[in-house]
Amino acid sequence: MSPRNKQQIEEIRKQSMNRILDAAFKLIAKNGYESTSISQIAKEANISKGLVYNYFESKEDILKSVVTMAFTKGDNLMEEMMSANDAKGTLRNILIWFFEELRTRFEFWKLISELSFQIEKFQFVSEILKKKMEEYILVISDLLSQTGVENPVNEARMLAAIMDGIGFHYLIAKEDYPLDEMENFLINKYCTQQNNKGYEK
Amino acid sequence: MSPRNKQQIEEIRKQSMNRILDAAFKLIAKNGYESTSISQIAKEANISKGLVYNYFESKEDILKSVVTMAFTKGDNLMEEMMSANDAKGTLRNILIWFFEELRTRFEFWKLISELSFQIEKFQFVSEILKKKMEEYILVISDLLSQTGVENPVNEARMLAAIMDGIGFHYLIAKEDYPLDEMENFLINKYCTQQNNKGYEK
Amino acid sequence: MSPRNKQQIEEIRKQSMNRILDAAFKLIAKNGYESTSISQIAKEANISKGLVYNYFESKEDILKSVVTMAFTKGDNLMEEMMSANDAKGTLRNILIWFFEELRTRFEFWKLISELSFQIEKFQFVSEILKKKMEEYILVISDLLSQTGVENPVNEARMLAAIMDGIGFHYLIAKEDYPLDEMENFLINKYCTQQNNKGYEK
Amino acid sequence: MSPRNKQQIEEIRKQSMNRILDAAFKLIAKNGYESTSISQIAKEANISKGLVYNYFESKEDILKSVVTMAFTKGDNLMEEMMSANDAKGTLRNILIWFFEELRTRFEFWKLISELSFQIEKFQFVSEILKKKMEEYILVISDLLSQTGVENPVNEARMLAAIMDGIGFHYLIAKEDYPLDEMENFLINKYCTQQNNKGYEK
DNA sequence: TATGAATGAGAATTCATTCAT
DNA sequence: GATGAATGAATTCTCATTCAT
Repeated sequence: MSPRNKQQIEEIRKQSMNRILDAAFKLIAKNGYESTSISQIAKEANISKGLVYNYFESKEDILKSVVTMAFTKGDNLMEEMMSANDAKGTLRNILIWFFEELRTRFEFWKLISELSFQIEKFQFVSEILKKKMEEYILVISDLLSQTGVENPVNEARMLAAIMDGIGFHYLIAKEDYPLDEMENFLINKYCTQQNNKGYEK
Repeated sequence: MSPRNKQQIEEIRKQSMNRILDAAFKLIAKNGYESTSISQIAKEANISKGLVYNYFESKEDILKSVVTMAFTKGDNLMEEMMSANDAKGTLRNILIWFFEELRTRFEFWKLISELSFQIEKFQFVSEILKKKMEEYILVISDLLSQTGVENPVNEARMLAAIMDGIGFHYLIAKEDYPLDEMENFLINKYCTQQNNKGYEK
Repeated sequence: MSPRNKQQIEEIRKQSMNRILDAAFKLIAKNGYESTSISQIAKEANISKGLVYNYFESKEDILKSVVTMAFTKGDNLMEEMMSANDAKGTLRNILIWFFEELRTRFEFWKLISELSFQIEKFQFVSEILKKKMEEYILVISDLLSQTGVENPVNEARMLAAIMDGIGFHYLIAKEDYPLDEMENFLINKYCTQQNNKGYEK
Repeated sequence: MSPRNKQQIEEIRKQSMNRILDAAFKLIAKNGYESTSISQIAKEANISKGLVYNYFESKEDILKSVVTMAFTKGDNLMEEMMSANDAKGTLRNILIWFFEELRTRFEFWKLISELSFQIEKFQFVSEILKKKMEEYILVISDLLSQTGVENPVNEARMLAAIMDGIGFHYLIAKEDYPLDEMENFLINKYCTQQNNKGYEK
């Protein structure tokens, strides 16, 4: 009889929104932004086409929300990893974090990469990425200089490239790519002379 | 006036086809596959919409031809580079070639990468890329083992990742990326203790 | 707390209905019927979309009510004006009333005119208008015949046309239209040889 | 075998365009711009929806073309009428022209009026109309001053209002409106003391 | 070979209306 | 009485593809 209260509505909205975002993420990551239609998203989310526009202003708005949401999740994870108290340990954590990301959030990085390759269209992605990239390189070069590496900035740039390059190759070769082997190889290369084996907090 | 003979017709076909492919490449590389219409391609190629279907079965068929054509061009260049007679020299040439590619055929690599991120849709790109990647890694690991490197296969995978990673970062940061510096850095790292300065053939 | 009694409910209904009608009138007069959405009306009326359908059957039903309401308001004003006790005085009042309408209820006449130009869609408007027009012409021709005019019916039709024509031109030219001047011109033409200066009741 | 030549294509384009414009005019004049869909226009014109966009950029573009085309037709007619060599004769022709317009191009004037009532949306119509109105008033006031009328500008404004007002009333009452009678009435009123009965050139 | 008019399926988006609460 | 989430049909517009010439 009486209308739903604010909390109930908030709950419903949250659910529907997440359903839409999840569906959108799944489809866009798989088929690309242009090839994913609002109809498909609605069908995947089990709602009507019209409802999508109750929650998002436009198709691009959905994309932005998807990307923002996914970046936020990633940032939270990253922070945890950075808390080792020596350089090599931190580096190790970063590498472990990265490979873990590749394994568990592969679809997200695939999506991000795809969008970055259409700079003109999705500038907001490039901008976020560029900023993050600079941050990471700063952090890594700082760590590398602590381990006594010569030319730490370029080394950092190289290490960042290694990681993203591996991501790219993993995308192409998928199960044929020796991800574990490369992980160990890199950890050995960058974080030896130290006995931390497990994950450091 | 007189009916064109087979040779003339063949000549015309070749010309038209190239015009279409060039136009398609230019537009698709710039704006993406989905955002490029057959009309645009026809207009850019200075022919009629209908004629496009005289040479290609579908829009996707054009894309396949574009990609194939571009890979072939790349292969020819690559071969030239491989002809140095010592390992470090060849490696050096490969690196120089790669950075040159980034500078001069950036649009092509952008396109290829973009397409490979839509595996389901453009599987043929992934397949070509995977094959090429394996070839390159084989070649590089061979070169690296000649220079006495330990674990040459993983090192080769890493070097390949470095290159593609740099390509990705260059895409994101563009003029802010220190491409020349990274080139020198890598050449120093991988090809020192040798006096070849110029380009080796 | 205690259940509302019938009177209270009736009061609430009346208030809500008027809020809806006022909002609808404002928006439809400004932006046109097609360009005004139920959502907009609900928002302007500070009620929910659903509630609108508690009071009106459909969007067109709202329009009918808006038009009817507005005509009623106009009729009340008109009656006041007709109470001068000589023909020229009454004519004068009618003219003054008309120009006052143009100035103060311009939006309403704009709306009415717009709707009447879509006869097939909003036939009820045409029907109301036709009836009113006939009434007015009857009244005016009666007044004109009292002033000794020859062919009073056609003269009345002409005067009615003058008024509506001026309304139309005022719509087009707005601030560039010499509304005051035309008012004086017409009053002089139709109501001279009489000394009433002020508004007559 | 060989493609159509330019002339043939031009002919086809002209035909299709006219089919679209005729259909659009008919439907928009009857049901209003907003209530007429591209689908309806295409169906009425017996062509596909898509083809409409081969000839017009947008729905509004169609409207503009319809209006422009119809105005042009009207201007040609008007010019013919203006060629009498005395003021009263010209006035008479103008009136005859106007009533003829109402009878034969009623739908056009209905459309124009409807559009003018949505100034904000169809400003181009208002602008055209305003300009034409000023021209007409200038011409008429000139003619009236030749016939020795006092205050010719206001009289011209009044006559213009009479004409448009009659148009409005004719729209509302249609067959019940004594159009012929009003025509004679006006001609008598404005063009007497002269024996021209027929149409003057 | 070559043209471009024509088609029709499908895209993003809007909105009157319904309905569970 | 009141709410707003949800629906689905309809809208404008795009574009790969076909086909008569």
